[in-house]
Amino acid sequence: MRFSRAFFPTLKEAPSEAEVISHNLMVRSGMIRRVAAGVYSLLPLGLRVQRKVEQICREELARAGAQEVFLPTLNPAELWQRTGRWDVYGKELIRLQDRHGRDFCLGPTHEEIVTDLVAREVRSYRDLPQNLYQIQTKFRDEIRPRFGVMRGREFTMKDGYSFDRDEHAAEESYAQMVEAYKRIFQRCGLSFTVVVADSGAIGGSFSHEFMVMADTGEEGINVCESCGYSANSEKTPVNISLPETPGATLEKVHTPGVHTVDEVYTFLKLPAEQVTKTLLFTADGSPVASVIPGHRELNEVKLKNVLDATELFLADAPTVEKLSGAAVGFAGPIGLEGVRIIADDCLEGRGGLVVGANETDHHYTGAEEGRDFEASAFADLTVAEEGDACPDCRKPLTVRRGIEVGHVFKLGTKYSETLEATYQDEDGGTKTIFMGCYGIGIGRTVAAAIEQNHDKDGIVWPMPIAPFQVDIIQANMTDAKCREESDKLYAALQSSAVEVVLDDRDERAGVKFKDADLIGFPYKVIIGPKGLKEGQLELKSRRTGETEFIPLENAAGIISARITEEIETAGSS
RNA sequence: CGGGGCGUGGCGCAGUCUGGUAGCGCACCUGCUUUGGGAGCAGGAUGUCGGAGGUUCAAAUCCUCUCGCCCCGACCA
Repeated sequence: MRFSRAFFPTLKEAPSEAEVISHNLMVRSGMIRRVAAGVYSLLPLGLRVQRKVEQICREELARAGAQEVFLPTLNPAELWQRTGRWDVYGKELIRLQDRHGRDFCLGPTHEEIVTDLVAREVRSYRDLPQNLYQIQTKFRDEIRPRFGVMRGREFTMKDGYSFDRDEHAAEESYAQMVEAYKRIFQRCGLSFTVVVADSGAIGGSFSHEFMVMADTGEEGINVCESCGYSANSEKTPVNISLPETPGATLEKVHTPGVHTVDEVYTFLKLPAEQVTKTLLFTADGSPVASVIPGHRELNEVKLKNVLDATELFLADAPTVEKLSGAAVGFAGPIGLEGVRIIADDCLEGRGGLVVGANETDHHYTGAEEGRDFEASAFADLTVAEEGDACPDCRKPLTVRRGIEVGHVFKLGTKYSETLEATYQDEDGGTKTIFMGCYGIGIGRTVAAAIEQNHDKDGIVWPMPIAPFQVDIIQANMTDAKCREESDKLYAALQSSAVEVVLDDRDERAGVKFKDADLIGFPYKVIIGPKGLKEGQLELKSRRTGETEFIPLENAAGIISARITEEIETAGSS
């Protein structure tokens, strides 16, 4: 590509929309442009990088035996109604109607479509296993799109699905996909961690997330430095040990205008651990109260799992007032009628607690579980925090931030049952197919790669996903020899299949250097009068900043050998 | 959906409070000079001031409505 003819609209100034570095650099380097909130156009440079990530996925998935398909974006409502997700998915699902008024949605994921497809075609155990994937545009009407392509409403995803005879075989497929994913992210030049995750709305019995460590990540990860345990903070089991409190008597105290836990313990001059908070929810239509220690955060995912609820909403103010008979801020478990109470494990039989009194401006002190109120169930309900004990080795956990770039789920028979994906086994009996599903956010992987590979001047692409491998900089546009040698090298590199840009713009060298660094070409070749006098050109590495002088003869051979070697190293390390 | 903020040339912004000639930097075009880390000089082009309605002799500026975008939150009782 000749830079003078290329559509590489770089920007000197940071666009006001960009909040995180990857977003900023993707816009500045001319990879993307915003069309609407969470909706982006990919420009040539952005598309080239995305295609490389896609290609790496294709190669590794092929190696793992998966086959590529292409499923429709436009999904009929009927399939989604059969699995119940037409209702469960909520506002995130973009719905529309055709001219006849039939309901459709734009696929946010494709379990329904692919399971239905397999259900129709697979008859016998001889047809299994199957592993199908696609790379396709997904639509999720995110509550708050942000950070450029990191959380968009329309985005490219690699989603794959495995179909096996039984649980054991499904676990083998799962393990194979985990290995494929590791290779994919490694080849993309990412430093990542695999963590235990919650399976969320997609459902299933267990799952792992592939997290790229970055401070701008939206996910909290618990890591144990000593035994290597790592999990999404939503998933990490927590065992809170509360200090012993001697038996106290129940006493109602006047706490005017004291709503929050912080206000309560400050007002009462008691340790935060003694204060509890009671949060009221609506779970699948019935009221539920969760009671946890005040200094902790409720983990809504855990609560939802304990309740086995499909829909869990925090009660709004009018509901809280109706249930507790008090203003918001004074709900408590004592005398709460008609509400299921779920308390954190650590509160079982515990005394000396401060709880809301279900009366505006009042709390109880000295409350005791089992004596003054009774929880209908106990569970681990809180979010793991820095310093909590590792569930495996009991050493303190560290909290880190990560970007979720991949997620694998063991689905079991959740979709195959409702969509009747069955097969006839050797013994002649009808059995349900065991499924797994596997996703990679392609655009998010690109953004994550930038988060991990940049400096003050711009992007520093890992060789395997760089949009181009080499940028030839003609350092002096008036020098005929310089132009001639640049053209020669450009042609030579092209015939060696090197992805090369020739910066032949009528600009000063400084402008070309700045753009090259911003876009992040792994190598710059500088051809100027200085080196040419010696019969040399300069090869400068973006990553190390080191410059080598190489002879003009066979420069293309040297450069292309270098690039090949770097790509192979990334694939095998 | 709640709170906050912003919509002015391609990009980044000033001007709005206190109504009266639309302005700056970068980018862009022309010419000359310059040519190894975002050049200099000279000249030039580019605006329905997000949209609609209203107030006024007069609206980017005041009022009403509306659309879009960004940030925080959307659970911490």
